[in-house]
Order: sequence, then structure tokens, then C-alpha cells
Amino acid sequence: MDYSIENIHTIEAKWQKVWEEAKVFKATIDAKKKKYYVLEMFPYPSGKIHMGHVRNYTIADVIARVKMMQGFNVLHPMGYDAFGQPAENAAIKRKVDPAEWTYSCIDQMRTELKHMGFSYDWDRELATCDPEYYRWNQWIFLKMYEKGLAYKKASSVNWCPSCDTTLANEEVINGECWRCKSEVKQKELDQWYLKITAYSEKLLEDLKQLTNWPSRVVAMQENWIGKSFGVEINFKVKGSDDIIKVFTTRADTIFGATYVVLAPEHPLVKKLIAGSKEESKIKTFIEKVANESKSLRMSGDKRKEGMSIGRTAINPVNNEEIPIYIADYVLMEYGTGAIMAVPTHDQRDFSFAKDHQLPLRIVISDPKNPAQRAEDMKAAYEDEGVLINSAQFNGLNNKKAIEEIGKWMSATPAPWSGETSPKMKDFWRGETAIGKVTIHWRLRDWLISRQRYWGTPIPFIYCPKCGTVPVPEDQLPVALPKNIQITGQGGSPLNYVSEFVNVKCPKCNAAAKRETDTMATFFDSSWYFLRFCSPTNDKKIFDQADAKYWMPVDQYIGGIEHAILHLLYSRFFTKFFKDLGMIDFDEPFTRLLTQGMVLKDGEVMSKSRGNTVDPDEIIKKYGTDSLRLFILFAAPPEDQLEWNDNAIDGSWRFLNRVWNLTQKRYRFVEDKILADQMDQEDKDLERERNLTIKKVTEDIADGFKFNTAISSLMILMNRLDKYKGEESNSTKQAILNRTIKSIVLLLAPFTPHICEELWQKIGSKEKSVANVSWPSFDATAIKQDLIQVVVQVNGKLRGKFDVAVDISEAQLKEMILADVTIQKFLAGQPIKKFIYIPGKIANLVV
RNA sequence: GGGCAAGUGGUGGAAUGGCAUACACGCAGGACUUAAAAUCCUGUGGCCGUAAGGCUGUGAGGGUUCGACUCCCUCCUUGCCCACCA
Repeated sequence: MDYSIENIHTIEAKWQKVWEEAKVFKATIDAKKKKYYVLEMFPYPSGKIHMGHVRNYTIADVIARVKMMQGFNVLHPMGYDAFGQPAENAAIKRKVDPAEWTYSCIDQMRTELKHMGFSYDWDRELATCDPEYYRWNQWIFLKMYEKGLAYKKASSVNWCPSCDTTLANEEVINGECWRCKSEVKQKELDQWYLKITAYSEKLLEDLKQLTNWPSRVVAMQENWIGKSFGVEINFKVKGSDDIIKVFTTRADTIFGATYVVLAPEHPLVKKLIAGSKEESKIKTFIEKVANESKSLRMSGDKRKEGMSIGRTAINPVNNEEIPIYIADYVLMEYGTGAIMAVPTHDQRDFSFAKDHQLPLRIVISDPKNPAQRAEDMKAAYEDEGVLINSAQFNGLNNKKAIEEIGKWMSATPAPWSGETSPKMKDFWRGETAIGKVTIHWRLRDWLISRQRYWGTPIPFIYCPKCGTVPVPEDQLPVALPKNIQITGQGGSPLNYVSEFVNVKCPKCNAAAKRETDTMATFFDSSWYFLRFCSPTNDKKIFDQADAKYWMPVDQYIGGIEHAILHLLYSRFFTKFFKDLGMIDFDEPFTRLLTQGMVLKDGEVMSKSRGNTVDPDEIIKKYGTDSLRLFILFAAPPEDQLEWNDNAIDGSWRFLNRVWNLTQKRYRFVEDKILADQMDQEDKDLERERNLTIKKVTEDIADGFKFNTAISSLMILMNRLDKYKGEESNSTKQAILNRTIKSIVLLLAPFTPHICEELWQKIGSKEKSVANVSWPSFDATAIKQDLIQVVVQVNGKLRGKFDVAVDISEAQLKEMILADVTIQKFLAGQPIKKFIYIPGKIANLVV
């Protein structure tokens, strides 16, 4: 090639060095400037960065650089979510220290990130495995404990036998461990929990503030929190004082309840079957269900299994005696762990009832089949209808009945209570009402304990005399011991470190034991955006003035896979900090962008599929700028991106054209354009230059449409190839120069290295193009004298007319009607209607 | 089963009531070259036609409108998320 970017790698290295040494991207509080905090979800430091990272960070980098050129005080930090299992797995496999391994990965990752030329303030870099970071995890944990939001509870927990640890509900995907995919079992353990449910209502309510989040993320959070309105109904066990509480959202079907089903692990079951002759048979069944993995138990097509426990319950609305069953399709974790079964109007109950020959009673009449008999039903009727067989509620629409019956139940004493009105004062403990209108949440408290080494130690000490004692604040951090044995077996490695475990009680100085559980790593990432505001503060978790200036994050960018967990936890922590009076906002992330996945051959690029493309290889061949440009140009940020080995050639070619054009045609002349020397070609180019500035600026502002912004720059380049601009004419040269300058500036956020180099070559004085103001456009240069009007006959394109901007409708009509071609299509028919949208289109209806 | 996206040339995509396929990739032809690469130029939805031109065309069907890729209804397909949730 005759001209080509000579040694792209030298140029890229040169500018990366300049940025670093001059601290071009250092963020400092400046009350006079408007701040802009752009943040990408920080990576787990696995060592090498992949295309997903490149896409995520490139999108963020363009935003940061544009905002900087537009005069904002930009905070754009980077760090590492550095605790977690891979470090321990590496320790087991390669006999290396997890800390050493992690830090070497971080070093490699940092090098790669720097080679991408991202505009980070490297002085704010942080790693969550740094004791100076995780001491604040411990501080938060203690504060939560103080406020009753951290507690310990014995409970059946999700247990991953392969990772030998507990998992949060959120980490169990289809009954499998989210990380290693092995089947999750249930295990009884004493565990630390965070009371995220204390914020259920707030977490749900404040979703309304998040108008600049993708609606599907909001919807996913809403579903996850899962608020449902219903009634808790009391069924009394016959021949006992025990009450079975049942939760239902379908109180309208209560008169059709023909049996009650308890979850096999329901605490009442053991009591109710004690001494019965079926006891051992029932216990065998319960055990079988308990050992079944959740994935099997929940698989949709599995036959519902269960059995009678030989007892009956009283339906409080009609005093009817109905059998009590246990079945695997009722879950202890949801509602009250017990249901009333209405086989006629719930398909699961219907199948179960058919299998066990249980009675059916229709209570909602199907308007299409009002005479249907229960014994003829082939499936449950789950749609709307009018109540029948429901005493005083007969004839009511069932939707309306849900509300009516709920109200009635709360105000009516149960038949066994011997009361004439329910004891409202202690009506819940007294159990004298039929039921109670109530709200159930799907959201569970957050299981935070992990039997792992590579995480933040939970700062508690167990003293035989004083009990559970928090580690005093001045003794933080509770540091992880070094040089320990990690085998991957037998629970937490910390159990075997006696200097760590055996301590003195902070209260009474007696011999005591230290907590060996560490925190789930989602804890670390739930507040790092605040730490970035004051990354080196060793007195406080963050400085309130720093947070007040920088927070909330203006633009957060990351993968959709974090739509629920990470974002929900971060929102929870933010609300907690607000309640502590440390911050004054409700939501941490004002705008959220979830970037699409990177695909290869139609499939998600992943190591397990073996279809990855190594960014490093691409950079070696084309340089970072070409890679960045391709990724931004190939698809809008939120859409999936199909990787194409060929298409990146296009990016490389385009950058070379910009490069060559600048080298060949830029001349140092005075930036002076004499209007009387401009011919039509000059005016057109000036107009297109201004239009491009407008388009690029608006595309970026309006939903980060980088792909179309880049395409409009390509169009201007194509246009410039045809522009003759002679050297002898200084006005023409000045116009050409201006256009080149505009292209370089507009392109700079996308491909910063090449643009820095070109900007320097065309004589800039600034240290970096990032310090130059974003170009502005001249609205008068965009105006035209002539515009093209498209003419349609009956909605079909039939001609184009160049007319004066201010042409009147009548003038235009006359002109169109005089046209021979148009006349041909009118074929002499009368014009019924003439529609003219000024400057765009005219439609003749005949 | 519930929720949310999306469906446009050979490919990535553009147009969000007003010229469908911008821009790019790929492909074909040409220029340059001993040749190739690179670069540059031209063409490129389908059908009919030598051409001018015409017809047709945005998953399928219907509707609203002077005008629909765009809005409404029904359906199909794909992707993602949730789910024996009572």
C-alpha cells in the first residue's frame, strides 16, 4: 500500500504513555464543573480480557471521552472484583497462594486494559481482596448487625457438594450450582443472613425512579421481589388444636377446596403422624422427597407424588371435613408451605386429585359451559366466571370475589372459635378469624455465609460466656491468614488455622473462637462504586463530601446477567447507607445500559463452546483502534454483536483512509474562509460538515447510537474524497482543513490513538485531544435554499422535485400538475386530495 | 404456564408514520501490476425487460391512514428472564 498507518503499535504505545504520565484522566473534585460518573461493572480478574470485556469497556470509554470533551468533570475508575472461588481452585490445582495468583492475574489484566487505551483514572484502582478494601466490608457487616439486619439462623441451605459450600438462592440455577453446574443438595447449617427483606417494599417502590433503566431489568427485579396479595386461611386439624395456615391468591375458590396439602418438610407433619400406623411409610416418603434434588423435584413434567397422612382438617368457611395430604409439589419455601387444593380450578391440584381419586366441586361457572359437571372435567377451569356453590357469594364475578371474600374472612370468626366476632386485638395469635388478608414476597433474606477461604472474614467471635461478640471496629480488618493449606475438602480451610481461630473474647478476655465463615463475594461488589469516590481514605469507608459530589453513578454499564443479583444488592446497600445518614440519594445508578453479548457463528462466545476470539490477537494484527471501531460500528450497544473476522478489515481500511487523507491533503494555511470565494461545492461541504457534527452529537446523546454516528463520519469521508479543494485557493484549503479537523475530533472518542497522532500532526498545542472541546455546529450553514420534495400518486413514488424552501403549497401543486411524468400517472382523473408535508413529501390522491 | 425483547438483501445493520435496504462486510466486473496483495472505480433485494421503465418486496394474515418496516388486532418463529409461586 502506498500510504498506510505506519506502525500503529508504536503510535498506540506512545499515546498510552502520554495519557498515563500527564494524568490526562485524573478526576479531581471541581465544584465549578458539572460532574459525570461513568462506571462499568468491574471484572473478576481471571487474567486475560475477553471480547465481552472489550465491548463493555469500549462503550464506557467512548461515553467518558465524549463527556470529557463536552466539558464535564468525568470520573471513570476501574478495579477488580477479586475474591472468589477460581483463586482457590487455582490454589488447589497449582499449589499457589490465592493472593499471589490473584495479584498476578490483576497485573496481567491491568496491562491488557492499558493496551486498550481506556480513559481510566488509574490512581483510583482498587481490588476487593485488599485488606484496606475488605475491612470496610466488615465495617458494613457490623453496622448491619447493629441495626438487626445481619443475623445467624439454623436452616436448610443449598449445598454444593462439588464446591463444598453453601449457595444463595440466587446462585442456584435450575437446581445447579451457578459456577460449577453440579447438582445442589439441601443441608442443615448455622448461617449468616442479611435481612434484605426489610427493604422489600422500598426496593420495589423505588424501581419507579429508574426511568433510565432498560424496562426489562426493572421487570426482572419486580418479578424477583415478587409481591403478591392474598389471604392466609386457617384450617383447623380435626381432633387437635393445631391450625394449618394456607396462603392463597385465589380466595374466590375457597368453597371448592376438597383437601389440604402440606409440604413434606412442613413442621406440623411429624407431629400429626406421630403414633399412626402409617407413620413409617409416610416417613419413608418424606425422606425420599428430601433427598431429591430441587432440579428433579421442580421439573415441570414430573408426576406429582404424595399421600394422605390419615388426618382431616376443617374448612373454616363451611365447616366441612376434608383430608390432609402431603405432596412434593408443595414447597416449604413459598407461602406457608401448605395449600388448600381446589382441583376444579387449579391444574396441578386437578392432576393430583385425579391420581388419588379425590372429590371435585365446581365453584366458578364457565360461561361457555355453564352446565358442566365436575366428573366430566378434563382439565381445571382457570379462567374468569361467576361463583356457584359458594353460599352467600354465589353469582359474584370471581375477580370481585377475591376481594370480597378476603374482607369477609378477616371479619368472620372461624366456626371452631366459639366466638361471635373474631378477636381483632390479638386476632392473629388468637386464630379466631377465618383468615387474614396478607402480602407475600418472593424475595428471601440473603444467605451470606460461605465456607471458603478466599473471601472477607465475617468479623465475629464466639465466647462461651458472652456469646456472639462483634469484633470491635478499631480491630478491623480481620485479616485473612497467609500461607494456609487449601485442599478443597472438609469445609472452610480457615477452620484449620489455629492462630486465626483461637482468640481472646474482646469483652471478657476469655478463650474464644473466631467465626471462620467468609462473605459471599456479591457483598464486595454491592458498594464499590462508593469506594471509588474516596479510594484511599483510611479513616472512613468513603468521604461524605466525595460521595456527595460524585454519586450517584450517571451511567452504569454491564451485562444483563447481573440484572437481578448484583443490581438488587447494590440498591439494598445504597438504601442502607441512606438510612445511616451517609448519603442522600435512594438509587445508586441513574442510567443503566446493558450491553449485548458477543456472538460467533450465531452462538454466545464462550470458552466452553470454544468459539472465542482473543482480543490480543486482533490487536496484534490491527491495533486497538480498529478493534474498538469495529465493535462500536457492528451493532448498537444493547444488541447482540455478531463477530466477523472480515468486517474488522473495513474498520482498518476506514482508519487508513482518514490517515491518508490527512497526510496528503492537510496544508498549514490560515483558517480563514471568505464567503465570496465559496462556490457551490464549498457550500455543500460546509453544510455536510455541520450536519455531521449535529448527527454524531445527537446520535451519541440519544441512546448511544455509536453505529450510526460512525456511519455518518464514513459518509463525510466519502464525500471528502470527491471534494476537489485546490491548494492554490486558500478558502478551499481552509474548508478542507476544517473538515479534516472535525472528523479527527468527532472520531477521537472512538479511536483515540490515531486521532491523537493526527491531531498532533495537524498542529495542535493541547496535551491531548481529550482536552479539546467537542465541535459545535453552525445551524445557519445547515440551511438550504433548495429542497427536494418527493411526489407520490396514490402513495406510490412518481417523481422528485427540487424546489425553493419557502415554496407555497399552491405553487408546488401547480408545478407538479404541470409535470409530464406526473400527468401520465394521473391519467386525466380528478384529484380528490392533495397532501403536502413541507420539505418532505406531496401525495396526490385520485 | 407467566413476563420481556426481536423478526428487514448473501451477512452485520439503517430508516420508528412520509423516497425501504443508509453505512459496512461479502460477492461480481474493471483500473493499476509480469503476477499477487494492497489501493482505486463501477455494480449488487426479487421478478419482467436489450433498454427506458414497470411490477413486487420489511415473518404470516387482517385493520387504521392520503401514506405503515414503523401504530392496532390475531397468529407463527427465535432469543432472554422467571416459574409445581398456591
